[in-house]
Amino acid sequence: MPELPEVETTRAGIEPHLRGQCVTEVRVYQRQLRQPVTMGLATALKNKEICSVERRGKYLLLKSASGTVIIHLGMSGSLRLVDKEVALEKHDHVEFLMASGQSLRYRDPRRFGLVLWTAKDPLQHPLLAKLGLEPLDDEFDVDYLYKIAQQRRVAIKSFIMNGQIVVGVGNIYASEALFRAGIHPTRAAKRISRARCERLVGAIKSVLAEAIKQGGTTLRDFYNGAGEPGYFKQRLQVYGRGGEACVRCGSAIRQIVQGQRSTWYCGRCQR
DNA sequence: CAGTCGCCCTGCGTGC
DNA sequence: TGCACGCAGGGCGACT
Repeated sequence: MPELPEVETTRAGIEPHLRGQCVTEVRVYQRQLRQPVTMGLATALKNKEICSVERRGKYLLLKSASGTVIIHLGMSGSLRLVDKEVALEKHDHVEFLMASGQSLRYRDPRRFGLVLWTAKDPLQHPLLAKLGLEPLDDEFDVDYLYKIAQQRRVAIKSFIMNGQIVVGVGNIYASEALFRAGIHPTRAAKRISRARCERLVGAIKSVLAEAIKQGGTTLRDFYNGAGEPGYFKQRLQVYGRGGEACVRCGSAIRQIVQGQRSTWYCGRCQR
């Protein structure tokens, strides 16, 4: 489900309500996620204060003085802040009860997500240590991307979805960024000129920044921490639009499969 | 090392 | 109404 804009929207939505708040109790209803939820999470966090809610790639970090909760939303995960008296929903797997009387609930029907505890630097955790650059940081630029692309023959779409190169670009925004940059999704990364790489970097940054501004993309079940949808779906130019007319040239948007994921593109505008 | 593939899991829309 | 099937916003580990 969530790519960088949706995770960032979630972060920004819950952070003001969690920062400085004490966690009175952690309840785990389903331990079997991508990795088992350890009981250490509940004991370590009890009566600790959340100092900040940060994001690295698609990972959310709830930081306390004694350690960090690492959360990944996988394909279908979401976080919601509700009054603790509100009834649990199906697939609410973990809840964090706050001294404020609110409850932060982690819901994930497909259970591809993750809720972990670490007492160490979360950025050194094996799942995070090898992550690539943040796409909205200044270090993510044409020099960086072009240099790596030069030695990769993989399709550019798979390339920009590789979290070890750049984080947060998932299936929606990969298609959208390539359309904006006018690059064909199956083109080998090493066969893209430096100038077009520069356009691609700009396209990734702009599409993600705009999506964040719109509160993310709600296809079916993404909601921010307060239960509101995102509005970027209206701005999608190719994703999910197979057979429709390209907004630029009018030819039919095509759908193909790459690495078991659907890709949409305009065969005329993208080369 | 780079690249491809299968798989983890539930829910929903489609077509019979 | 029910069932089978394909597909879904992600990412890991096993394999070539």
